[in-house]
Amino acid sequence: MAARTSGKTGKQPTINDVAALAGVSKKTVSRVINRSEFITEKTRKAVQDAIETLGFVPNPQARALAFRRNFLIALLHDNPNPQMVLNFQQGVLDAIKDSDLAMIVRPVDRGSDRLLDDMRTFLEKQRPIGAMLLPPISENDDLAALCDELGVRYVRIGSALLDDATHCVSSNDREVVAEAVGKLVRLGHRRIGFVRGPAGFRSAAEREKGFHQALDKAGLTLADAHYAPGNYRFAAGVEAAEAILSQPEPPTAIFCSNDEMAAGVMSVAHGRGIAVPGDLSIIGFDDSPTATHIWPALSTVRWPIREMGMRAARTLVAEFLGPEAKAVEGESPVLPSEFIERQSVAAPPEST
Amino acid sequence: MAARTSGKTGKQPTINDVAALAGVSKKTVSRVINRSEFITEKTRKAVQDAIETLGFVPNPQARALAFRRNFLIALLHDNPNPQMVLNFQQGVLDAIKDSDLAMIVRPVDRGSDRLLDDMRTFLEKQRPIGAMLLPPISENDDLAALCDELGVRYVRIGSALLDDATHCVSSNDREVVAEAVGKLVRLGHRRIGFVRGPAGFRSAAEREKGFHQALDKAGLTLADAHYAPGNYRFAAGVEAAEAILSQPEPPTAIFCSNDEMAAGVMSVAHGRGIAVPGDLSIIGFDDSPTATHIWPALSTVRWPIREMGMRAARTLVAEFLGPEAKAVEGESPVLPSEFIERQSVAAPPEST
DNA sequence: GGTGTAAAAGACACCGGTGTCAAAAGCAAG
DNA sequence: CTTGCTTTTGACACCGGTGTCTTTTACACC
Repeated sequence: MAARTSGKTGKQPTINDVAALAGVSKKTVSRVINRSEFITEKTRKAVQDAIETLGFVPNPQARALAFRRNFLIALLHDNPNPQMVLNFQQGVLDAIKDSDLAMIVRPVDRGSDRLLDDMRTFLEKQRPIGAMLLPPISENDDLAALCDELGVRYVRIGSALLDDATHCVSSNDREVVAEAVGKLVRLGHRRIGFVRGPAGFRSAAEREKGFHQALDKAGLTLADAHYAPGNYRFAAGVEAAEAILSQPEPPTAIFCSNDEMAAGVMSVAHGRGIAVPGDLSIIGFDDSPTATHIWPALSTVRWPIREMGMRAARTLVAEFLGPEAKAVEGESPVLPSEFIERQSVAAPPEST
Repeated sequence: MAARTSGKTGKQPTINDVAALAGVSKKTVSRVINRSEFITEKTRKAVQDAIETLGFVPNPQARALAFRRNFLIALLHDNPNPQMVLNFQQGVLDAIKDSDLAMIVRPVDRGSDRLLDDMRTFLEKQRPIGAMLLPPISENDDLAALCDELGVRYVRIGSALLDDATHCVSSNDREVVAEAVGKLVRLGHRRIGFVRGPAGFRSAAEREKGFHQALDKAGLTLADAHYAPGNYRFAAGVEAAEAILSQPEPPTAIFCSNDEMAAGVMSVAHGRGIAVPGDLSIIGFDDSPTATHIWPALSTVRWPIREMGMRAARTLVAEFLGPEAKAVEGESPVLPSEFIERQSVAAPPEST
C-alpha cells in the first residue's frame, strides 16, 4: 500500500537512506525494524514514517548475513501426490504470511544414493532455520540426524508419530481407516480385500493396522487371496485387482491404501464388467484429485494436509522465536483425517 | 564427496579459513570460486585443495549481498494442474543443478486484487535474478511489466508465443490439437463436439484454433449444440457433457480443452450408459495423472512441460551469464507437444 | 542547581563475500 | 642488469544489515 514515490527507479532504499531521512542512526532504524523495546514512541514514529515514505524493505540477504541465519524454511519432499505437496505448501504459506520468513521448496529423489550428500549440500548452502520433511522421506531417520548435525530444526510429517511432538506433525490415519472399513462392515460386507502400500512405509503400516483393527472388531479375517501388496502406483492397483478379482470367491469390497491404486482397481473392475459399487465397493486414501475425477467418485480419506503444513510451519516459527513457543506448545501434533463418502461404496450384492 | 573432516561441528568454514590454509588472500580465493581467468594453475590448485580439505561452501547470502543480486530464480504459478507444476520444477532443477542458482517457488492467487502488490513485495524482497511465469498467470501483461520495472528477467510459459523469444517458452499446441482432431476425422467421426477452456486464456484460444483448423480442413463444421464453454474444472466438463449429450443428435466424439474436463465428460457418459469409446470418443489435453487413472485411459496431448522448465531456466541462466547466452540463442523457444493415443478413442458406432 | 541512575541513541566493528585499484611478480626486449 | 609491459595477487573499502559497548539524554531526587 505504501506509496512508492521513490524517484530513482531500480534502486532500493537502504537502511541508511531511512536513517538519513529520519535523522537518526542506522542502528536505531534497525531497532525499529526488529521491534526493540528501548525506543521512544516519538523516534519510532519518525522512523516508521521514513520507512513508509521511502517504501523501504530490509534486504533479507544482509539480515541473514548479520544474523548468521537465513530466514527460510525448507520444504523437502519426494511425494507421489503433487496435489498434496501443493496443498501443504499453501498451508505453510498461510502460516508464514505475516512473518519475515520465506519458504524454499526442494524436491528430492529418495531413490538416489546421493540423497544424503545432496541434502547436506542443500542445507549447508541455504542454511534454513528449519526443514519440513514430507512423507515418505519424513521416515528417513538419517535425514533427521543430518538436520540435527547441521543445526537445522525439522518437522517430520507422518501418518503416525515418528518422533516427539516438537519434531513431528501427524494425523490419526489408523482410526479413520478403521472407521471407513467399519462402515463397509456395517453395510454388510464380509469379504473385504486389502491392497497394501509399499513395505517400509509407516503410512502403509498405519493404514494396514487400521484395516485389521476394524476387521478384528467385527470378527472378520482377511483371506490371503484378498490381500495384495502395492507401491502406491496405479499399475500396482491394476495388478492387485487382476489377482484379487480372479479368485473364485472375490471380495465384495476392497480397501486400497491410496487413491491411485484404488483407481487401478476400479479400472480393472470396469474392464471386467464388474459394477462399482453394485458388485464391488472401493475405498481409497488421500482424497487426491483423481478421487473425484474417476467414475464413480471414490470414497476416500482426506488428509488434513494444508492444516499440517500450517502446523509444521508454525512449529518451526515458534521454535525459532523461542519464548513465544507457547503459542503452539499446548496443541496436539495430531491432526484429524476425515472419511469422505462418495459413490464407490454401497451394500454388497447379496447379504451373506 | 569431499571428506568432511572439519573438527569444529556446527561452524562453517569461511573464505578466510580457506585463504589462511592456502596461504593466499581471500580475494584470490574469491577469484577461484568465481572462475576468474587471471589465476595461475598453481594457485588455483592450492586453493582448490584448501576448499576440499575444509569442505568450504560459499555463503550464498554474503555473495548475494556483495554481488547485489540473489542467486535465485523464482517460479511463479497459479496452476490448476499440480503435476504440471512439479514436472516443471523438476525441469528447472535439472537445468540449474550444476550452477550456483537455487529455485524459489511462489504460488500466487491470480484472483486476488492484491496480486501485483504481493508480487512486488515478493520480488523486492527476494530479488531473484529471474522469474518464470507459468500459465495462466504468464498471460498477465502487468506482471511482465512489473518484472521489467524491478529489473527482474522473466520467461513466460505459454501455449503460444506471448512475447519475443528471450521472454517466452511455448509449445505448438495448435498443430497438435489439429493433429489429434484430424485423427478423429480419419476414423470417420463427422459430429465432433468441443469443450472450450475459460475465456481470456491464451491456451484455450490456441486449442480452439487447432480444433477449427482440423474441422476446416475436413470440410466439417461445429454445431452450436455440440459446443460448450468451460473453466478447466471437472464440474465444467460434467455440465458441458450434460448439455451436449442431451441433444437429439449428439456428437460421436468430443474434444475437451483439458483432461480434467474430459474426465467430467467421461463421468457423465458412464452415468448415462454411453460406452466410451464405443459410442463416444473423448480426447483431453495435458496428459495429467488423471488421464491414466480414469477408465478407459484418456487419449490426450502431452505438454513437454519438464523440457519447458529446463528451457526456461536455461534461458534465464544464459541471460544472467551474459556472453554465454549463445548456448540457448539458436534454439527455438517452441517445444513440441505430443498426441498420446490411449483407449478413449475409436471409430464412431456407424459410419455415416 | 547538581547528582545519580536508567533509558535511549549512536559509533564502530563485523557478518562473508566482491569490486577497485595499486602493488608485486613474471617475462621479453634493450 | 635495467626497463617496460602484462599478468597475478593483495589491501582495503563496501554491500546492508546487526551486536557490543559507549555516550548522550531524560528524569527523579537531594
